[in-house]
This record gives sequence, C-alpha cells and structure tokens, in this order.
Amino acid sequence: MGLAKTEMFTDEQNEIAIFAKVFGHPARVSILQHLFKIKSCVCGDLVSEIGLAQPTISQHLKELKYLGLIKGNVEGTRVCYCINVENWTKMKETMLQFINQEVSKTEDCC
Amino acid sequence: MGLAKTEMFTDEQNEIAIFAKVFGHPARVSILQHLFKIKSCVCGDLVSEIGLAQPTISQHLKELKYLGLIKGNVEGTRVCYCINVENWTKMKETMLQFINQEVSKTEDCC
DNA sequence: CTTATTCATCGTAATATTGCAATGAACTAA
DNA sequence: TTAGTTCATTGCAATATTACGATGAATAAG
Repeated sequence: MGLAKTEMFTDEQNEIAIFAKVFGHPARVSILQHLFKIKSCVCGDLVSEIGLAQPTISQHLKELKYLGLIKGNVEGTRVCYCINVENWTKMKETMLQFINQEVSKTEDCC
Repeated sequence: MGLAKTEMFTDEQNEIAIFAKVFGHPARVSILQHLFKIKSCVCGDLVSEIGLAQPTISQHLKELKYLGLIKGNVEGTRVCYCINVENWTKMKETMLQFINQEVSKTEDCC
C-alpha cells in the first residue's frame, strides 16, 4: 500500500503526523535551520549550502511551502524564502502538546 | 532513489529527521498517545483500539521499539508495551531545540 | 534581440513505506 | 498431548519518497 489509512485517526493525530513527516528528512531540517539562522532571507544559496541538486532542493522547498511553514518571494530571477512565523507558531503548539505528554504515573509493567 | 543522502548532514539533523519520521504516521502517533494516557500498561489491545490489522500494529510497535521510545515486556502470551521515559526525554530535548528555534529578527523579505 | 542566471516542473529510476494474509513461535488451558 | 491465544515474522502488492537530468519560464545583462 504505502498509503496511510488516515480515516481511522483523529484530525489531531493526522496533523501531527503530517508535520512530523515534513521534518522526517535531514535536508528539510537543514533548510529550516538555515532560514532560522541566516541574517537576511536566504534564496537559492540553499543549493550550495546543502549539497543536493537544485531540483531536489526546490522539491523540498515546495513541500515546506505547501504546509505553510515557509514563504517564498520572487525577486527578479531569484526567489527569497523565509519562515512563515505565524504558521510555525501554530505547528509548534500542536507538536509541543504531543512531545510534552506526561506519563500517567501508575504501575509500570516494563 | 527514495534514499536520503544522510552523509551530507550533521548528526543532529539526521537525528531530528529520524525521530520526526517515526512520528510521521498517525498510527504511531496514536499508539504513543495511548501508551501515555492509559492507566495500566497496554498490551495488544492496541489492535482493537486502533483499527489496523495485528501485523500492521506489530510492525509499527517494532519501529517505535527500535528507536527506543517504547519498551516491551513479555507476559505469558501477551506483550506489555510502555513508554521508555528516559529515551523519550532525550528525544524531547533534541526535538524541542529544533521546534523552539527563534527567528533572528532582521529584514524580512517575504 | 541574444545570452546568462535562477528557479520550477517533468519524467524517470531506485528505494522506502504501508498494509495484510499466511504462517510460525511461545505460552496457556484442558 | 491437543487446541486455543497472542504476538512476531515473512512475503508480497500497492503506493510514496528521494534524487537528479533535462527542460521550460521568467527575468536581467549585454
């Protein structure tokens, strides 16, 4: 199949999985870290920063953009990407709630 | 390919991606939420709780166990799973550092 | 207009993931 | 022993992901 049966899970569970999935590749992690750290908005320098081919980077950027985590701005022949802070904050809340779960302290059988 | 070029990324970036990937499926998110919430340690009830076939759940559990996020304990014919709190905490620190990144406030071109 | 630059898209190959039926292994109950 | 229960593993089909060469679209430079 290779296809997740999303209909049997809650919206929240699917949302967490979708966000997590996009972080599930080191190139996208790297792109996001760059966009956070770099002084001005980085454009296609991502291709030289990271070692992957230009179409590959472009594809990863597309996925990040599709989820709304980054914004792109055309500037002549270049495209300037940066974090979509508002959406990142929303994602953050969802993910933090999942990651920060506390174990209900009862009998531990393991 | 379908194969990430991990050698061109830092250990940290790869680690984040590996953890994120395991959260990238709603079934695994659901399993973890169950293990966090349930009063006593859950065993194979996960199969009836979630709607997937037993081999499918078993496979997801295997991945979670491989990353050390859960522990399994054999009890007769049943197996009791629960969160590996120590490893979960470690994962948490890594992921939080990534998710909590602050945008360096400079010119925003987007 | 011509050429170069930058980036997106298309097409494709290699590999990974998901899901389940069938089966096996380990234990329990009778 | 025999039969039932529970879970892991195997094998396979369907689909998704990753990576990149080739190409196209848009703009800039000459």
